[in-house]
Amino acid sequence: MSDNAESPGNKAGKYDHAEVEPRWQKLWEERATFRAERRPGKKKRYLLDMFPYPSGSGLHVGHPEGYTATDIIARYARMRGEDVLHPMGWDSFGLPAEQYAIQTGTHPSEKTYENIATFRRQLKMLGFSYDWDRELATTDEGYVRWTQWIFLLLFKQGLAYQDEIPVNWCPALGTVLANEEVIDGKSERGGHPVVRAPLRQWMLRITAYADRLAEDLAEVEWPEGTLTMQREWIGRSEGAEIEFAVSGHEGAKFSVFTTRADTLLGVTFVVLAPEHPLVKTITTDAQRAAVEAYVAQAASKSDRDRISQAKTKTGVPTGAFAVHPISGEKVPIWVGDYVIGSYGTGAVMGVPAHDARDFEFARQLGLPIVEVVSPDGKLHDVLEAAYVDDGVAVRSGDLDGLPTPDCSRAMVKKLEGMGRGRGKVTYKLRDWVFSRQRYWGEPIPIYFPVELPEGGDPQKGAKAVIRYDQPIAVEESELPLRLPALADFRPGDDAAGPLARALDWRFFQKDGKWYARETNTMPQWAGSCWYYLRFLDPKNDGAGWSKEAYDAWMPVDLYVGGAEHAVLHLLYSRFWHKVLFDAGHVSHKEPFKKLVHQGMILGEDNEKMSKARGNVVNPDDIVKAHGADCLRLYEMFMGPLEAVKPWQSSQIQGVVRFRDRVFAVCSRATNEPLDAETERLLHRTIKKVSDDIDAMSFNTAISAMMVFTNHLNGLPAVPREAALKLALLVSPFAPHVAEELWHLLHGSPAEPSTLAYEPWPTYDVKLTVDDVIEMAVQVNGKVRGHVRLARAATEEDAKAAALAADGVKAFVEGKAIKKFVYVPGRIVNLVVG
RNA sequence: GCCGACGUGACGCAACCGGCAGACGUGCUCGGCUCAGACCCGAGAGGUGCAGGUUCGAAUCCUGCCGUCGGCACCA
Repeated sequence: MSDNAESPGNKAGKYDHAEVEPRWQKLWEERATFRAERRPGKKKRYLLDMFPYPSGSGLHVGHPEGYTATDIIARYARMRGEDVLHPMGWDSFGLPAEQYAIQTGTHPSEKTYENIATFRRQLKMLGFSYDWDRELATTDEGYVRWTQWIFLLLFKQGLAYQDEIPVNWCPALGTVLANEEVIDGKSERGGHPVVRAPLRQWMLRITAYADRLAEDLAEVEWPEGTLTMQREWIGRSEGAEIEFAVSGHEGAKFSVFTTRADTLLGVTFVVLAPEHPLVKTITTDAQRAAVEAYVAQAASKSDRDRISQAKTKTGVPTGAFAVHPISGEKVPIWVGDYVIGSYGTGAVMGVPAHDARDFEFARQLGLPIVEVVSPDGKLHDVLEAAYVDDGVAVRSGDLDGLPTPDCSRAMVKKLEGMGRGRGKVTYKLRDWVFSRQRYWGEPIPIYFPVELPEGGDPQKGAKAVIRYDQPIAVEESELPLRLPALADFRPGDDAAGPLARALDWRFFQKDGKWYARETNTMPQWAGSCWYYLRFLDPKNDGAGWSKEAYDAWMPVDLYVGGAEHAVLHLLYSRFWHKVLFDAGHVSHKEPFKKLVHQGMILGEDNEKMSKARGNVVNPDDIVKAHGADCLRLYEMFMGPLEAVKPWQSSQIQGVVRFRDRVFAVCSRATNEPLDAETERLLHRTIKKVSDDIDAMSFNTAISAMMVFTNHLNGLPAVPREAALKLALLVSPFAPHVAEELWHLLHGSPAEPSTLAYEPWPTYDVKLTVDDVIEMAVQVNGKVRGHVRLARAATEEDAKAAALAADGVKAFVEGKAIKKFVYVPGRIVNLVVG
């Protein structure tokens, strides 16, 4: 607009982020500005970030994305007078520190606390408003104590038990992995091969909570995709268990699980999983060799092979026959590896006409196909493919004509009456393998009686028989059970773990009897299952958290973290919470009310950031070059929080200019009053920024602030009121420059005051809407002119104005107006012809 | 294969409930400032994956296809 003499160039001074940012951070820290406190009558907000694993490589730019989002909301909420709990901590048990310890011989805690120091420094450098007094690490003794306490609760409730089960044993890592940690037969961490081996393990009975874990998802505000993933992972399936007797084997019978009991009369064969216990006993001599070979081959196949060959169905007949529970006919019993031993009963009834897999199996092995569900009620003798949809029953005796759902119910009832079946619900979810054969984890606070057949001292290597069948809980008063000092952290190759080598820790005497401690440790998930509860009351020595602290802050109002935790962490955590709920330790069914996943930040090459690709951006470099405010602004300006988006260094320039412009514009504020236009834009901006923060649409909020800043920049004199409000609006996003401006605009008092608790600017709705609007006039849907109209203009006024508009006449003249569309405030459309 | 999300300028992305497509930012071009360059200031160019449909009007709704990303993967 105008170039006045005092425009940039000779302004007060350039903004120096390297000097300003640490100065304010120091002040916040010294004054404990962000200490979380509850005041009676105030609204509370618990804003939680998924806490990081403090890796050796330090923070990467993905971390501050979610952290900035919650920090903006935290700062905004404080300014709106709410009490905010916004804590940070460390998920610090884990393999990398242990592997580092194995290599160097140093204790894993050394490296762990070193890494934590780096992470803490980096997060503080970004100006997040955490209550650092609540900082915790899952490896702290004061934390481990309560993790163990929760384990004992699980144990006492019968939810923690030992079992000898085939587990995912990873020889390279020297530990077992949860199903969730195995991807395509390889370990999630490191990609090492995983084999199935039977081992004694601690299990958590998460399946006891399967229904509630699925049902209570209705109570939370989570992304739809995450809800779906959890439901599918739980995999609730309603159906029936149906008994088949084995012909010629007195008393031998087995059950199948099906969701389609209505198709029972369509059974032309049954298939047992290769590991089904009955396979051995019923196979005829003639088939024995073939079956044994098949079973052996199936056992050696990796999961990956089984999946990749999923389309080709294989199997061999056992030579035995099952008796159909309804018709009494004999149907052949096959062994096939498309049946999963661990799901349902490990056996299925083959209904090739109405199941795609059975159809495939029957076709490849030449078994008959009998239609029992018809789409139209007519009979079809040749099927091109399995008909899996609902229809009406045919060839099913007295059930003929019933629609599929009714037929299923009738069939189950019938079987129940005959004592040959019952309604049954199964889940894909399995109990959680909770033990790890590692050093750097929480010791499981359990011990066992020891028998010494040859006498002697087990601490000195005397032969000891450990009675694993008689687990004893460590007294709560003895918690935490600490890890022993160890010189060698290598995993044991016998699956007992490195703790088994600490003989003087493992074996101890009590009342003259010898006992042995459990040498397995907990998985990394344990600590992250309940950290949100410890943040409530992190220094409490008498309990994990107090009821007062719980009532003050729970539930978590917003939980932000990566989508990679959509199933594992969130399911485990919810499970523990429900156990605590049943025991009366928490009073909400669900811990996390609202959940948001930040999208991954890709490298400049549009690939996932990784050291191998060399496309990793280091936050330290960005902060050094442009300051924390700019890193925060840039990450929020990149696009929607949930979107996956590439890092583009060149784009940072935009927010650097914005920050400098905000500083420059506000620095030259005068006592000029607000002009009408600026005032309207200010109110509109306040509304937009407030609404966008509520909606977590941070990119558009920044955009609105840029528009306002650009407007002020064009004014010959910047009204002080506009500058003050702008500083407040900017402060959740770029707190350092905002504090500095607030300070300058108040005359740089010797004793600086923070704007962190200044009231958030309010707006007048009347000033955010224009009374007169420029509206487009369309003719046959194409824009031909514009008119200025009152917002509340009548249809007549609009029509008259539209017809008079420049550019419109030429398209309307001489033609009949067939239709007139007027949407007040939006559009005028003349349909002519 | 199944489920979900997405596809807008050279690039990142805006667009409420269908109503002037491209806000905001990067880059580019031109101009100003400057001895010059950088910074800064001002101006400008530039398009809805494809094919249909619904509608006065479609980036938005519907159908099909193509592509990208994420998840699941014989769960009976």
